[in-house]
Amino acid sequence: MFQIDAMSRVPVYEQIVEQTERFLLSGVLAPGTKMPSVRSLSLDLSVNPNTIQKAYSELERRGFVKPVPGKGMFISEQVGECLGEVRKSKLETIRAVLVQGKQAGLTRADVEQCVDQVYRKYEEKRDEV
Amino acid sequence: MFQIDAMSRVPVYEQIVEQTERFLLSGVLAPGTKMPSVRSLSLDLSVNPNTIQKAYSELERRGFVKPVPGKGMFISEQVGECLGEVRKSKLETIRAVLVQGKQAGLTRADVEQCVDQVYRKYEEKRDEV
Amino acid sequence: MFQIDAMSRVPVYEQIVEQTERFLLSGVLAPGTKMPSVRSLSLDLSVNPNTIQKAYSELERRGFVKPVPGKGMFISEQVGECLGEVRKSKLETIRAVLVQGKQAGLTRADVEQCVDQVYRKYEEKRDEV
Amino acid sequence: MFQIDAMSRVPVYEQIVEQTERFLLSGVLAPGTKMPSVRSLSLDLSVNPNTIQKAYSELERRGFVKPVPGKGMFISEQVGECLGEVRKSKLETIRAVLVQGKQAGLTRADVEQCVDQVYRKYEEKRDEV
DNA sequence: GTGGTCTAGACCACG
DNA sequence: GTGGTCTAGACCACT
Repeated sequence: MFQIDAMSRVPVYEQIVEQTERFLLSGVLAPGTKMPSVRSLSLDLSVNPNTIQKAYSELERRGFVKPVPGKGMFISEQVGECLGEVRKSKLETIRAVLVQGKQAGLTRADVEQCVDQVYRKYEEKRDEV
Repeated sequence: MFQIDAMSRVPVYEQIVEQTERFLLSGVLAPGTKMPSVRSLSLDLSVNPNTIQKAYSELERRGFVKPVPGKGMFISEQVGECLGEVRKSKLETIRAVLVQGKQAGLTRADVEQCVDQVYRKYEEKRDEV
Repeated sequence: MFQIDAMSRVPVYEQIVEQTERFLLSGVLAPGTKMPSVRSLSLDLSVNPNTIQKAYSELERRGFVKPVPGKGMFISEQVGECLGEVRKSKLETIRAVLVQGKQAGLTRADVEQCVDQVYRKYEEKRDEV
Repeated sequence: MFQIDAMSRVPVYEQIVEQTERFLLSGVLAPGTKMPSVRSLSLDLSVNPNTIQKAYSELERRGFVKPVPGKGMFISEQVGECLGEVRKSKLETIRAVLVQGKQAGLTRADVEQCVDQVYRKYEEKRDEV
């Protein structure tokens, strides 16, 4: 389920958080779903249990998952409310990067072309994701 | 000239590199200009000389500045050639965050509106800067 | 493993970089191999950790090694691609010193004899190494 | 007469020494010739007098020039003896670089080809120098 | 004065 | 344990 790139500079725990977030946004993980236990995921990914624990703590902090004592971690029922926040922050990131690009001398046309490339027709889009 | 945010998670030396890059892109720093000496900038920013040195080394590595023995650091005459690369990488960054945003469920309209905000008419832009 | 000459004019960190490069070229260090940790090498060579760090940063910049967060420095899997470049630059260096030698009045015979000495038969070569 | 590259990493005083050496080797500067005074050369090259002085001291140390009190610096009459040494050291440098190249995996053929390029026919050689 | 290298020792995030 | 960043202060070569 998760794909860890040990050579990447982004921390392993953050890779797990990001991928979980992506699964939530795309609906692959629905509220109420049980997350794998720390131990099992640790074995699956060949990653230190501490690292998994850290990822789960971060997910809990963001309101994505809720621990059920004695049962495990579950996708929070209120996860939908958080996803709006996530999208808003993504938009903020985009805005920041655009401002940087503009300061670097990128024209509106450059950016529009880039947007075009990303939001192209559905048929071509499907295999990209 | 430089603005250092000591609380930021991005390293001080990288902040200096980025800001220098921005000055170059906006034309504030022209080829042949002398950079502040390691020691003087160190005092100005209340930052250790080693940290400044690291920033300058990175700038030299990227081809933005050249040391003149016993004289100081100077903006490279060939800096123009590097800036194209910088712009290209900025565009790549934009593309990457756009893809992320799209995966997060942002619509093309959302993004277009964001682009509009950044590249809006001059009259409205003025008070932003 | 490494031999540092503290009296040499070539910086310690550069000696480490060069020797590592030599180990890579000769196949002593294969992709995936773990480099000694900054601290341990620092103790081994009686050199400040910062100096080792600088050497490792340079090696990373050249694409020879990759840091794995929390694990250590590892020889890059793509190191083979870089070695071709290294050989090319070595050849350039040779060309440069040959030109200098020629300008200094060295004859082709002088140089050929020198090449002979370096690339002599295996039996004679053995005791040189 | 001298060509100084301020942007070069090799020290200015060393550039002067090297070029003088080259002039001696090629016979442009003959024994007994008077070198320009420190002051005049300093003005000519827009270089600090201390730097010229350092170059001259180095040239004197190597036995290339002799100061004549009240007259100036003159190319030493015994310069011929030194030039043999210079050629010998050049050959040593070549040998060292060849060894490095061999360790880097360069074949004899690679090197021979390089030698060929440098020592090609006279007609083609002329415009290279 | 300049940049470049180095030591000594600290703190941080990551696993 | 790992690498990465930073401070404090030193020495060097070059101009």
